Amino acid sequence: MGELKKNFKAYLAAQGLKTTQQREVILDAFLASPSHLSTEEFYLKIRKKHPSIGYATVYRTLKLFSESGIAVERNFGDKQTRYEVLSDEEHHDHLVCTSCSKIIEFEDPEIERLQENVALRHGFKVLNHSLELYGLCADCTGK
Amino acid sequence: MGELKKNFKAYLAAQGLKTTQQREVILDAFLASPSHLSTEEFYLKIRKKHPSIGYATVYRTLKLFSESGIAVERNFGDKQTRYEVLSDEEHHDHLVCTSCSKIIEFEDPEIERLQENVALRHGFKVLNHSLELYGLCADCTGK
DNA sequence: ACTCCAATGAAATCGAATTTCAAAGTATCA
DNA sequence: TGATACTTTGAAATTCGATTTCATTGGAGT
Repeated sequence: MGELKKNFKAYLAAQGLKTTQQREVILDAFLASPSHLSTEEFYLKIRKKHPSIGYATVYRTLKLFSESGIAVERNFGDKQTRYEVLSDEEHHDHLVCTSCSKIIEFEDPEIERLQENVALRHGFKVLNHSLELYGLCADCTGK
Repeated sequence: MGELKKNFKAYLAAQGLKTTQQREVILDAFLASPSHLSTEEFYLKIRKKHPSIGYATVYRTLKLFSESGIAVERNFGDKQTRYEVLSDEEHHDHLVCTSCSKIIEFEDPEIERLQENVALRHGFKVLNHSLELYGLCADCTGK
């Protein structure tokens, strides 16, 4: 079983919560899905194979993923909350195309380091961060 | 008249829109207000001196500011949209305290430069960006 | 199997964002 | 300056995603 699945189950156990069929299904689907789906999009996807699972359950389960630390909530320009799998220790940021909505992930340790510096200068303890560059992707630049 | 006011009026003219008393009042109040007020907060503030101005007008005018380029919409953890004056060429990012909601602005040209590099590597043309560090401010670290 | 809670699904509710619509205001032009 | 043509405004209605409620169902330990 993958690390993330283990972590999530451990979280459930630790909180006195239960492993249910729905949570199993949703977790598997989540790990197999592209990142950054909105709750709605993700729900529609799940519904195809599991029509009996309700929106509320998907919604609550995604929240649980976030609370357990195996996922994070993200917010790009639109108002929908999107979820992203969070592998251990790996941070990444995003390039968001304002024309076609494509999302590209990138990592830059140097930027991370500078961020820490900034925080230090302000006596700030960073728990999380979010960096998005909005603009036109290579495909859309010409249009 | 300040640069921003000029820019906004020029924008109105260019779009065939009108300068109204409400827009004048709201613009002045906006330029004189602390950054990052939410629409609601800003509306309440304006209402004190101008009880006849409606929420919808404030809402629409803030949108106009954003469209005209003299302000930008921001979204920190909560769901409220916040507006920030955008002086020419000056970018800044944010430290957001998750405990007391304090917002500290900072600038870091080096981070900006690295962001441009990342974009270049991906053939991306950056139009805007958003960088927030969430965590505990100096005051809240001890609590 | 029994019991205690947690979990689920459908529907209701919430809150901010956004739109509608009739009335009023602004700018242009004769 | 007065008429004309739109744009703007305020209040209320609507939209839309997020979140909660509640009656019912389902895990898990005993």
